[in-house]
Amino acid sequence: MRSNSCGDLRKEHISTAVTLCGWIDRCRDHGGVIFIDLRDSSGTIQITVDPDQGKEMFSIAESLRNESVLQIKGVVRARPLEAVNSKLKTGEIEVLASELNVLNPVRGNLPFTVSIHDEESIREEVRLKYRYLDLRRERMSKNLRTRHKTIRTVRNFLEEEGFIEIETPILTKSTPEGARDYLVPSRVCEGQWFALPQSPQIFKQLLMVGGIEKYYQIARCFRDEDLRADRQPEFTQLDIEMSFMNQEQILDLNERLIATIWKNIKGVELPRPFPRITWEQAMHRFGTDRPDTRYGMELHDINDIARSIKFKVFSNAVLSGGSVKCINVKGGNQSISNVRIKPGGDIFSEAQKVGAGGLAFIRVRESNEIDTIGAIKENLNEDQKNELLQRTDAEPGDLILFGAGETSTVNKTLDRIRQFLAKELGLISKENNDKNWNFLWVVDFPMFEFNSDENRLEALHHPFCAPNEEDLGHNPEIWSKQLPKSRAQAYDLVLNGLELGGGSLRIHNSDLQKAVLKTVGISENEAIKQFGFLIEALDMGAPPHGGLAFGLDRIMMLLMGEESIREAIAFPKTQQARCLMTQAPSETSTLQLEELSIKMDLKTPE
RNA sequence: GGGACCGUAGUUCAACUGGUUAGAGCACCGCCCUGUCACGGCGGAAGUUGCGGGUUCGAAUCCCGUCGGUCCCGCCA
Repeated sequence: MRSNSCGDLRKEHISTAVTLCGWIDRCRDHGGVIFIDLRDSSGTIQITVDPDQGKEMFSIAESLRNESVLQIKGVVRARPLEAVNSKLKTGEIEVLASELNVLNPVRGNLPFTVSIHDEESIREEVRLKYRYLDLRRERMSKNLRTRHKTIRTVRNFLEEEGFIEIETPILTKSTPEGARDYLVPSRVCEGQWFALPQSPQIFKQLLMVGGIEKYYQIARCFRDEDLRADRQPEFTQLDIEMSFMNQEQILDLNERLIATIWKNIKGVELPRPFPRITWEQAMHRFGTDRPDTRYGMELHDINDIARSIKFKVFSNAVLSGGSVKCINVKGGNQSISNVRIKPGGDIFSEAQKVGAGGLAFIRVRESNEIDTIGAIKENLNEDQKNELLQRTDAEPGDLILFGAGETSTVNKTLDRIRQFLAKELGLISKENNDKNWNFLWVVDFPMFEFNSDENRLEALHHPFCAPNEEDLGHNPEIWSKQLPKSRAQAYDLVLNGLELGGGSLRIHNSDLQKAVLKTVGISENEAIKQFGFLIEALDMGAPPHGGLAFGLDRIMMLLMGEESIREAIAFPKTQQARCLMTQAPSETSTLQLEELSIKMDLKTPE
């Protein structure tokens, strides 16, 4: 059908006869001569149609429309010197057409133009409905190619390291804890349901028991939770698991993998080893377990000062078991007005979104005079003031913002304000260099966190993470006592404040596994019922093992410089988990439901 | 479940404080044009202002509901 690809033609092809196929990117009809920009996946080339080469062909050319599919035969020739287009890779040449074949004409209106020159931002709703057209645009086509190249890099790297790729079931069993499952009814086993995997966690552990030693998978995962710009109901994990390796070795391997990806895709040499921070330090210094360490503005705990201060918002926060923390916005006196911090202001609104009642502030003036509301100024003695300024490293011109209240709210608030202001004040450089790709391992997560709604402990990662051996001790008798305050051998990889992935060493001792499940409220009976198969497997020679899973779509989004995960996925879903192209999900026939023994009981609107 | 923003021609936008026949670019159709490359020129067609209701002499504009999209909170080990 074709002899060459459009974008591959160069000067050395001059005088060769070629047959090309592609889409019409644009036409320029000059009456006596017509130029067609023909585009295929390799690029674009100019086709020149001259009436001297055939009247019939010329009249076809006169009726062409953008995006029609065209086959052309012709000869490559040099463009006249003055007509060379340096913007095109093929700009020194053109193809003089001798035959045009419309393989498929466009009929009706196109919802939007594909040509890269139309940089208009089309409404995403329209892009998603006609995704196949959107994919023809340079941006998406480039993104999909980047994705492919990244995955190929991953496969090559892991292949070299001796890993093998294994698929695990999509129709599987619901896992405990975690997100809401997508369910699939079984026709054969009436009344029973499969769950789509939230991750291949248990299967990959069983592969280790199966003696695979080094496994990976580009695995589709499903979670029926509400969506965000970086969250889709089905998403892809790069899932890795290995046996007989300690945490140090696992982190090293993954660092090399990430460094290889960034080298291949972004051409950046990442400095290794990646810095590490403990979970405790991350929470203390940044108020989050995924800190963005590209800029300062770290959190300072001032509970000791706040406790004795006569400003009730502060002292009450401490006395009721909460915290008072602050960040120092360098030069904030000038860049941030009071209006923005007070109700109605943008900074206030940011704080409000995560539950803060407001933000107290102190402006540091000349000779360390402070400018703030009376309630603080009058109740802060000289020593307290000096201690505060010293601790926050404050100088004249700085603005100190405070959060007071429940510790988790304070942390969330200041973390969010910190990120918001960093963006606002231009503290983040977008340049593609090793300093701006700020990787960070967060290690030593706690095993559990308390869920106050359900009044019980929950696994912070998942209930298969191995506890820190020192914290646990070697006496199984006291495991259940030690576990709640143990750290886990778990780690997250964070990039610029986004969690890219995480993992852990796993439990390979069945007693310990049962003890951990019991800690999160799953009795031994229940444990046997739900994962007897795993617990049994642990007693049949399960090797020490561990691994990690990366959110591949999120990594892609960052590599592509996109703001939404949807740009990294060929056919993404909307925030209501709907596919605008296929109109899924949709109603089904009663026959299908009958076969599945399902009756619907729809909530009627009140 | 909650908060915020958005929906006008195929598409991107405009239409003042509620006031004549809802305008413009691109795309589309017709005519002209032999070196353009986001070609150019002249003309034309194109609208249930997402949908339903209300207020009003009068609604794209104000109010209520609803559908859809985006961002966020909750949620997402």
